Amino acid sequence: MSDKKVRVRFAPSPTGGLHLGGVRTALFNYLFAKKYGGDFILRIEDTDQNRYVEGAEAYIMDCLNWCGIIPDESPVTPGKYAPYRQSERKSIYREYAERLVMQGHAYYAFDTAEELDKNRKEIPNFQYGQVYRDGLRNSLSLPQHEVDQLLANNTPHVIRIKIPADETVSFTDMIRGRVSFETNQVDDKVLLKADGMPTYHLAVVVDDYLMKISHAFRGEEWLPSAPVHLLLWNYLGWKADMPQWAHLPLILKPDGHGKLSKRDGARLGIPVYALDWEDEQSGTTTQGFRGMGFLPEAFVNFLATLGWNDGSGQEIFTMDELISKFSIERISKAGAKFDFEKARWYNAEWIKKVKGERLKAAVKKILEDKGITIKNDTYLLTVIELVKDRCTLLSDFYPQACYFFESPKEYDLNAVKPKWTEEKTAFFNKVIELQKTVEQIEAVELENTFKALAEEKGLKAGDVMLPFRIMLVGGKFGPHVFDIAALLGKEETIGRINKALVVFNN
RNA sequence: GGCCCGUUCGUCUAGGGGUUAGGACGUUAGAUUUUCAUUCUAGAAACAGGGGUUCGAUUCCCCUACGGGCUACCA
Repeated sequence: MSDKKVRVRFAPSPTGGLHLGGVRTALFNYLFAKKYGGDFILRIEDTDQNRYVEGAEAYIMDCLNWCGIIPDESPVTPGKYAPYRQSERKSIYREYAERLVMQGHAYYAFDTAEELDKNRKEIPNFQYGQVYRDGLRNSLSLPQHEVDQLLANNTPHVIRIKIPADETVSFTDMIRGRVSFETNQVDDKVLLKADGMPTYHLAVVVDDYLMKISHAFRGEEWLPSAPVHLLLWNYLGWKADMPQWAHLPLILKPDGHGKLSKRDGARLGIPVYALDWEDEQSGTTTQGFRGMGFLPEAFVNFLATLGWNDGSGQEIFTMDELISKFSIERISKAGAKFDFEKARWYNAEWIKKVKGERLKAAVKKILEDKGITIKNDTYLLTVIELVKDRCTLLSDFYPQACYFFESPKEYDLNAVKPKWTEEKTAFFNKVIELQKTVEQIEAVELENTFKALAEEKGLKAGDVMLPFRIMLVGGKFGPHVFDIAALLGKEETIGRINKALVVFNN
């Protein structure tokens, strides 16, 4: 590491929902910045006006916010390198592109998209580069006066980098080590588009320089274009200020192979977005991790361990632990398949780990959305503590806790009916009678009287405990049945026994 | 096709010239829980192949295979 201040950027394109891979790139940037006391910058790369999606930028910020990945500088919290949207920086880039043309490292190209498509179709391995550029319409092949004329007439044109012949471009990637490319294999990428907007290649170099970025993390899919960026840093005379690169391993599809894409979510019925994403054009909503019932702590924890580990075998990390333990050397080189089952496990672990209070607001909303009225937060909290060990997703709190708020609508009759007898009816009537005399139900006391009574009636405790559970809960699940009765209270418990007795005896 | 990157249980991974190749998820069996879940115990499960280098390679080198990425006036 050099001694300059650590400044990293996450630079998404606002073209839709942010998926897993993007969030992980943001997370690694953030962890690295915070570990070294540096700045984490959010820069919006909206240079492609055709792909711009309304609402995507706000979504990205909500997403980072939910994850606890808070930028030090962003479009809405600008620092001294504003603006942070490339569309608003449009006027900056042309100057650098022109400078490269002046220096002979770039040139104007007038070819139309149709002409290029034709070439690509007809010439195998066609590349706009040293082999073919003399035969194309550009300021290298055309006579000077014609170029001047074309420019004077405002003929649509782009500026392309002139990749040199017979050179080897190499650099040391923080994750992969030495990586080399032959310039003969690299094509003359467009730097400035006909609409005056820069392409990613120009913008990323200019902005990383201007914003004093010290370390650049991005997905491995960018590796092939690294030589273009390296050359640009050189030609622009900024070589000494170039950030150190780190190309992150890709996140792969859970099944089969390939890079995880947004479509995989719908195809496999799993979330790939952090937050729900509403597509305005199709009117469809794609459910994200939050909507599905994930805690951000679990989501972040899961993402961090996809391609990174601390070497100790520890699986559960808080954000602070991640920050202090994160290190680039421990990022793996190979892509990692997205394993949704493991993500669920992380969530279950986090639900068990956090205090009920942390869960309260989310659980309350889930229950209320299902039509349950919550009058007492203390009661809710007790319920949460009682059932949270059996929830994997936050949404599991509904089936696991609803019976604490309303009596069962249905009973698992198969579990009681076949073995139901008049003796059992008598037993429960006696239970009611006895409970009417107590001030309030206390779990241990109830358990004692319940068992004593069963013995007295010649019944096995187990034979009446299950029916009792079905009466209160509706099914064969939930915490200790006497705890449930105690929490439900005397009136409610007696009421539910009576109600169930009618059904059981029918 | 060309270029670049990669390859340890099904999955995420630790390890690294001499190890019974370790952990986690999932899975199987058992214990606990008079329900379910939790928890606990145990089990099955991996170094892609071939050449080197070496006394000795899973580990280092080369080749092959396989996988992935890129190959737009998209990022």
